[in-house]
Amino acid sequence: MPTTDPPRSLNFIEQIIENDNTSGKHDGRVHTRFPPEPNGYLHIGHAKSFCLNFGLAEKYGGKCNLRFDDTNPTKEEEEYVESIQEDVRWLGFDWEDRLLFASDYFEQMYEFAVELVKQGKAYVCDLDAEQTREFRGSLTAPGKDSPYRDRTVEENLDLFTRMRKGEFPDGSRTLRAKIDMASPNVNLRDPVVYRILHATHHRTADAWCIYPMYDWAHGLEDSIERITHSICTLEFENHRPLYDWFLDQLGVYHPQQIEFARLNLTYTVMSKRKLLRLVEQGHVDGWDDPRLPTIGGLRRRGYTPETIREFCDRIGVNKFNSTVEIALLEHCVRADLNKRSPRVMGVLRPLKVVIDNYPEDQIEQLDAVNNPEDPDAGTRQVPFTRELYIERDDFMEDPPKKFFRLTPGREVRLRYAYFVTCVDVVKDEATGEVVELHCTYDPATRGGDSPDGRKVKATIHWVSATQSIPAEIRLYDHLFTKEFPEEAEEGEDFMANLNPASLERLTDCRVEPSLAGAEPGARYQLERQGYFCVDPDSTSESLVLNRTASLRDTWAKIQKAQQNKPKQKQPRRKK
RNA sequence: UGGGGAAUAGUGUAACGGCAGCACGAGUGACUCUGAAUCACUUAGUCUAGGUUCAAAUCCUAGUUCCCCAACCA
Repeated sequence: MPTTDPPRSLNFIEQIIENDNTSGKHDGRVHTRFPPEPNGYLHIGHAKSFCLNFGLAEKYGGKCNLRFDDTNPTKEEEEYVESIQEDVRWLGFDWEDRLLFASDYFEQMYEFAVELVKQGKAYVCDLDAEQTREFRGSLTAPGKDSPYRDRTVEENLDLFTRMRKGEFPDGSRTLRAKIDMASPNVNLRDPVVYRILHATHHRTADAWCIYPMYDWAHGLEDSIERITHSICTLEFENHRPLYDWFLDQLGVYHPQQIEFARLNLTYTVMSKRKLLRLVEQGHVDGWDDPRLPTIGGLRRRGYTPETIREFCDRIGVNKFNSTVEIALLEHCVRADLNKRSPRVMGVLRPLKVVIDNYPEDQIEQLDAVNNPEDPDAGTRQVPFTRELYIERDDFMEDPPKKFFRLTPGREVRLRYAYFVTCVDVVKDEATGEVVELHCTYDPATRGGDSPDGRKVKATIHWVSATQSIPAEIRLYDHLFTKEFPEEAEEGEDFMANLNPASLERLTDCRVEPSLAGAEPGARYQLERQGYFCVDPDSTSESLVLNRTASLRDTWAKIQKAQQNKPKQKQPRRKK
């Protein structure tokens, strides 16, 4: 039987491409590009864009360029060029020999500008920035022609040449396209094409003192690279007429600009400006803080490239703004990590347990399954001893209904080990806090099964008190307390919605000895807790784990529901 | 008072004149040596009002709401 997967429906960009391919518009070629400006770190919103661009090229047997749109030397730095490449590569994309820079086309762009001047379609304007703005008019009122609009071609050529030579100070003149100062689209009101900027560029150094504007540069970059589909975000929709106008005047190869909606995620922020503020004001610990939606942050958090690609695939592509629930990202990472993570046991908040009837100095090695989702992952041994730690949350002295774990007098299973029964609770006399538990074990249940068929309601994890190793574990929660962090009270902004509990450091954790020497980046599932990865802060003597995602927690939901309607339960307090 | 876009369950997306479907979320149950995973079931939608048509999410008209645009940023 031919199992034909139902073909995934095409998004609107794929539809355009397939139409172009059948009509032969670009001779069936598909050539896209990811054109970041090297002025910041990449985040998952960028991942949506480059997964789209590289993915389309992959799907249609085409190519995708990595092109740095480095036309503004005052904002751009080599550091970002490096980190952007690292991130795109980490996601698994290959630009082969097409690592490109807009700055490599500066000479060609200049010559095209000279051509535009010669055609009488561009002029040197002496208005300063403020005057230019005034002359542009408003959204509802037309602009006024610049007094320099009608200079002769010869004069424009001379002035433009001298602009390049560096004869004029910054801001004193611009080259402007001569289009229409009354256009209802303000982008067409004689847009600036070149500005004077005596700044050192990270690649061309001081070779230039005039730099092209985005609208002029971008279409030319696409044209020079013979891009077929130039995919950008929605806010450039208004710029498309200008993109088209420049290429039409020049009569050069003309790619098609297509706009799609950028990604928004709940409980986080995505703009470079806001992320920068979080980093600079120290609310997070650098650009790769695991709470950030940056690629570096997600990597450090323990996300895999496959997770991010799967997520970008699932969210779709459209032309209207939407906000994806972060729960979908979390679902993707759990699904991925569930399949691939080795399981280990670790106790986040240790509670000491003494097995009274277990021999004092005995150490048993018990077999544990490495990954029930992957039979090839095999088994390992975990040491069992008389003194153990279990999770504090796995014991309650006075449990509510539906609490299945350890309580006084109740028998539970220690995973892969024995059935144990709690026989005594030791408390701190001053505070009343439970500090130690005494249990007995049933030697017949070694390995976790009872020969008499006795059942227990719960299986809890544990580590040996003497054979486990210490670890620091960092628990992360949403960076903001609100789904839409921008929704702030009058006079406040998104910073007011920062989650004060977005990071919790647990320094007294204990993990099973198989984790000794784990390398940064290694990923594990701590059973019944979540997915974790080894942080680069780890050293050979101190292990640091980041929680990538918790496991789904039905018990937590039950607890929450019980707390939310405590009506009938109140009177049980008494003694 | 201008111009450009866009509206489908709580969220994200399909359906391209012919049974409104999928995923996430939420809920219920089964199973379970992870209260995980897995499995089953449930929940809930075409912005509004007209019109065309045997038939409209889809076409037409009018309206409503939301987003973007007045850097020598990208």
